[in-house]
Amino acid sequence: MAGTKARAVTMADVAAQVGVSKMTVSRALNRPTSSARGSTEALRQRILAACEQMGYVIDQTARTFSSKRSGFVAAVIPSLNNSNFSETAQGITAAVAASGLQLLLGTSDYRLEAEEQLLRSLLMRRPEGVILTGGSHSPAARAMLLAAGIPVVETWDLPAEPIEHTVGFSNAAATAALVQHLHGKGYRSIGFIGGMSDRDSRGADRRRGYAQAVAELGLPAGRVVSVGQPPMSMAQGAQAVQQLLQQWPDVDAVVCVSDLSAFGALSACQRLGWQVPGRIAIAGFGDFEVAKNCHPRLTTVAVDCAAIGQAAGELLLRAIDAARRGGQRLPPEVVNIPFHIEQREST
Amino acid sequence: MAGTKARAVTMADVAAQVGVSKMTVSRALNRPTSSARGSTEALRQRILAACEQMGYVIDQTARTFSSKRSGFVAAVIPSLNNSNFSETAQGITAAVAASGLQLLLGTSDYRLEAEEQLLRSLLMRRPEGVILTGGSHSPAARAMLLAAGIPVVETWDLPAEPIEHTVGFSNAAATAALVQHLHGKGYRSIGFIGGMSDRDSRGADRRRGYAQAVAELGLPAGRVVSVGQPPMSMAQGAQAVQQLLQQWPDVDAVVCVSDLSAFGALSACQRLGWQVPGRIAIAGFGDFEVAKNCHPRLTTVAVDCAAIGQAAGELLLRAIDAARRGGQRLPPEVVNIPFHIEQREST
DNA sequence: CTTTGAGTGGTTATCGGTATCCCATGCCAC
DNA sequence: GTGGCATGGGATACCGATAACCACTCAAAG
Repeated sequence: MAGTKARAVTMADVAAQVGVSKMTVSRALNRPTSSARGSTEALRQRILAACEQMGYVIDQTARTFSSKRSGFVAAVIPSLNNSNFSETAQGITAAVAASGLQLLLGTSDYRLEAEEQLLRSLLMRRPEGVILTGGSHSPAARAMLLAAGIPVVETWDLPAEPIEHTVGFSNAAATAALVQHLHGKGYRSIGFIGGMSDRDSRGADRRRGYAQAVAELGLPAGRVVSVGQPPMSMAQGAQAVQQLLQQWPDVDAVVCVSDLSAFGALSACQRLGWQVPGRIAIAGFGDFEVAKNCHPRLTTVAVDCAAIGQAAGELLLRAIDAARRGGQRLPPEVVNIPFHIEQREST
Repeated sequence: MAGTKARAVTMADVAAQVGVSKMTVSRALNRPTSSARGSTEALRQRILAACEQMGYVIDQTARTFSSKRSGFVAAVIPSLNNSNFSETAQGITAAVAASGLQLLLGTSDYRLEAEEQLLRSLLMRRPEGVILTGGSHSPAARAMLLAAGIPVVETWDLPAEPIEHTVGFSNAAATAALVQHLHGKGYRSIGFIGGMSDRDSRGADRRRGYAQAVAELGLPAGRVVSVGQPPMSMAQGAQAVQQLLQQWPDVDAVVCVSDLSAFGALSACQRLGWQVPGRIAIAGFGDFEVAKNCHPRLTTVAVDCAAIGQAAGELLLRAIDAARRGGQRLPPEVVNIPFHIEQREST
């Protein structure tokens, strides 16, 4: 039934139907709500009615081509599945939707090469701005972004050398704070469970923060287990905690690179009959839904993921606006998103 | 440092630099790998080198405008967060990437109006095909899709009146199978926990399948608790299971609309000291990561979400290809994705 | 009664690629 | 030697909107 293959109806057709010029149709469609002068508004309504009746939908491609405004922003996140990046994406969507912009989302699978390639195809579509996750990117990616001349926001991190704007927090500081919190609760041999490679720079930052805090507190060091490629799964967390306790039986608390691995570790302990937090205390990172609903509930570092997206979106909007209006760029901004330790039953 | 505001480099610039015409540059960029004739390949390399050196990135907008091929497909899913729709999205991405198509993803938040509006803006960008979640859509949305004349695939469901192609399974049949499985294990008073409204048609289908199976087996009926708007959260599952057992103390097993609510219910029981599966058995739907990692592990209906996306993507590709080559449409297809009951420790 | 000005709607010239048609060239076979 | 044919690359005409400029109208002010 669909498509008599006659998707021919163009703005010119509508114009002819109504008996006006294309320009008038274009204006009727774009002007928010004409200045309410009787005659004009009537014409406007006639045009809109004709569009409706003829089933006309404006061709965004042609519009973009002509106006040089693509009407979307691009965002790159490491993964959609089981991550809180998708909440950040929702936040971005909410923030930019108000300005009529759409979000074009891509995932890099935690790989810089994939990010670079993704950026290449995204930039071909001429987004009005770009939001990235994290502060480490391939040199080529940085170059492309600079050459594109559009606003860029990096999120979820506070890179030493940001490309332009930043919305995030220090993953190292947050993890260090968590270690200090555990120390304050009396734990004296604290381990760390994380991914193997440094592909995930946030994971690497968290490990760095852990190591630094442990050193500062004079606790035994090196109780680290690394398993698999990021993102670390629940199953890997389960595996890692067993390895950790086997290798260092004195460990009385563990910090996990994310709540997912923490939950996997928790379940493994329950399965093996190890009391949590009796035999071992477990803390995660991210305050995922599972962390506040499992039993016992997981102590974690809570970050408002949606707020990161919201702030990044708003910042990007201001930058786009500045570029379009004044033709000049916004001076680079750094927005620090607060985090806090959520003390729960698992520690 | 970024953007000297001089994003001027166009295909004509590259052509001038090399000393050929725009057309030649266009061909060099598009032809997969020129027919390996000596002279041509050398020229091709010179052109590519010039592009690289001048930092030229082709303008996909202009290309789309001119060639009438947008190079992307659109997909609408209810939600990014904590759902297995994102796995389906990954599957779609993987399937269409091979053909050089990109995926433009949008979320409807389980609301038909939102889906309609999203489709409106997606169609303005002239996707080459559309993948939807579920089989219920607003009349306006159906009309728009038909008018667009592009291939459409509905997923995660087997609608009675599909728009065109379908990749999915019967949520009702799957839930009924789960109820029968529980009955086979000896449970005799089986409850159901789901969302309140019928916004989520898959949730409604699952409830329908539950009711039908319970009726056929001659089990006590009506043991249903509905809480909140979809998607049902872990916290809502926790709340619902308490309500269920308070209202019908004879219930010895519960089927939850998703693994998330099932996990919430499981944790609530653990917190209250109710044995699972001693006092009550708990089953979920979807085989989420949490279901196979929690303790006890959750019995659930396992569906290969990524396979749905993969199959939908491949089907869409074939339809797009048929339309472009022969100019005719593929006869509507229905791809049935198998599911199975994953028996685990919670029942 | 003329002048001024705001606001409306038409005309024209693009935006940056690709489709299409065309000629020039080179190689082969007769 | 020449006709036939395959192939490479150039010239031109768009694709469907909007920007920019312009002509015109009508009303209020001088």
